[in-house]
Amino acid sequence: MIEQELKQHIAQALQQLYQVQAATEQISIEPTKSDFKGDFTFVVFPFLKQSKKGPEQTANEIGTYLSSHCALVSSFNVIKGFLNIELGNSVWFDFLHQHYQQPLFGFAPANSASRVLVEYSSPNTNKPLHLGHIRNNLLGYSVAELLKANGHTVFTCNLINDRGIHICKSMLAWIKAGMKDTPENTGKKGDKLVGDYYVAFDKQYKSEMKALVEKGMTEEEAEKNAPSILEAQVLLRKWEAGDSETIAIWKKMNGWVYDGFDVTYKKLGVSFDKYYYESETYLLGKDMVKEGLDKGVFFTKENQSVWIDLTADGLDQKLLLRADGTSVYITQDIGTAELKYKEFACDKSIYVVGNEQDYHFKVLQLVMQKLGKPYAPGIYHLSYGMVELPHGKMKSREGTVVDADDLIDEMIATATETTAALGKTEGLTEAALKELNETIALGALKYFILKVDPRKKMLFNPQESIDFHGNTGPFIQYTHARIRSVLRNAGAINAEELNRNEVQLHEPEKKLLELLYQYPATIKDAGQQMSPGVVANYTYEVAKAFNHFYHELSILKESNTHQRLFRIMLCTLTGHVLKSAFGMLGIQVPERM
RNA sequence: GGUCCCAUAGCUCAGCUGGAUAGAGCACCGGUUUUCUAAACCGAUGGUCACAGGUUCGAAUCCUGUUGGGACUACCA
Repeated sequence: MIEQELKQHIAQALQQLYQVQAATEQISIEPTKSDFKGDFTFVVFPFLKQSKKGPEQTANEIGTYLSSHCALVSSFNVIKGFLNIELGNSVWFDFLHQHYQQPLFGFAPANSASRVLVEYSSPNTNKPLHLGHIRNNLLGYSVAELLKANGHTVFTCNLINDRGIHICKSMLAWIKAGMKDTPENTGKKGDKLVGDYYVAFDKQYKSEMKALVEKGMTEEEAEKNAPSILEAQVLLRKWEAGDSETIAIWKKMNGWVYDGFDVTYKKLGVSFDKYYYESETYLLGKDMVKEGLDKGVFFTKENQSVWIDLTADGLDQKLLLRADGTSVYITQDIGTAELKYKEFACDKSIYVVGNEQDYHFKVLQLVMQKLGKPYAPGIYHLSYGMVELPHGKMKSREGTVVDADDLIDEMIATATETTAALGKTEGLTEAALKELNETIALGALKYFILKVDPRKKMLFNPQESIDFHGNTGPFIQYTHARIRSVLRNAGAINAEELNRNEVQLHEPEKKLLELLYQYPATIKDAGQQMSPGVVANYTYEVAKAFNHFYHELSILKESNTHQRLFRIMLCTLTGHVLKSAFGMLGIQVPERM
């Protein structure tokens, strides 16, 4: 690493010049800002007290020391307390030669000892996936890829919330409607069909409530006494009792939903190593609550409900089991956590779940800790912000939900129009064209969502369709296609023929090389932060730098064969980095577009 | 009431382990194509980094307070 070597020499300089002992960790150097001349910058201000000299003099002295002692350094300049170090060209030629066609450039070596499980998606089975789920799925997939690139051994899973009152509501509406409609005879996607019945239930429920309120009931009473909700509760009890007819309907309708989800997952390009079902984990959760009672870390209230007291940890008391012995949301999460650990033995377990559940995961971690589970410290909630619409949150009741399938289809339609208008795809088969348009559409959507810091809420305006220009997925895909086009025209090359003495490093070439050099550090940073946005924004910088280079300097028409060869190698590495980085975002890059 | 999160250009977002003149894209205005893909490139306009204090050589970044917005605080999931 270039930085490490520079740091060591700077440490030596501080020692020799000022008798200062500084560990290399205390010395920070950063890439020089583009307004200034140089490759790396060392800020001397923190060492002025020890050097007992002014900033410029100190920087000059260190710079002089470096030029005579460090072979990498060719020259330096000083502005105030900033020592800008310029490296010799051979450093960059070495870098390019070493990595320009290395397939795993930037990736950490695989480490089988570090096992990580990423849970994401985790839908309910009573309604179709929407924009919020899209953010979840894209984040989960990408974070898993980022961790893999950082060497971790990664598994993914999806916990389906397949039981509870919500699915009973859809079931009830379907039963009442005569149990006739199926995905087959209506041609509807299974999750959409079940979602429609959920809406039908809600409509009926609302009208019953309204009638009760008019008769003089309070809202709260009406909510609890409307006939529909009572019937749904009967159904839930039948389910819990194992009533065969109820279970059969439940299985049938959930099956429809899974088929529907699979279609959407496939379109999004996400998949899971393992599915967990709440219906299969909640019983284990109940057992564990009993275990906690035996250990004395939980307690029972007079009505037999089970609680944990977290007031000492700054939280409240939290219910773990209802008075009637049935489980609540966290009960199954307790069971699932145990099951996950048994099956995957991961030291880190990541939950990609919205920030509305920050409290829930604090509780979950504390519960596991108090149960003495060894995996408790490894529980990590990757808490992402909500996707908001211009008028606020998505609400299914107000019809402001952006449906995942609809959004994807609209994006594909827009991409198809744009591609046709540009007319650069002559000669492609219809199938290839379709694939290209899907690649572009998904690229635009995924990039739009992933470029934003996961922890922040983000805004999506359905009226303004997602752009294909500027800092967007298609811009980067286009840059890749451009590079591939150049490389196709270039034909085969032999890097060994490159004579460095014949090659000049122009500003756009050097800027691009410097950026490409940052790729491994970017992967590491993105992995540590678990933020695909870091990769997305980096990729944009690379694409921009390439386009600048492409515009300023000609590649194939360059008459100096060594300069030409060098530029082709530079294109090769750039193309590779764009493709590799986009791979971590789950975005494909086309050969032409 | 309590806990947590957020506030940067007209809009959407970077920058936050303290460093140089706070950056992009979109929108708006102007320019670039006999030349390797113009989904591109170059330029102009646009800022009290919510507000007020503090810490220090230096604060968008760290600390405190204020204001504004959001989430959570269910025997829902």
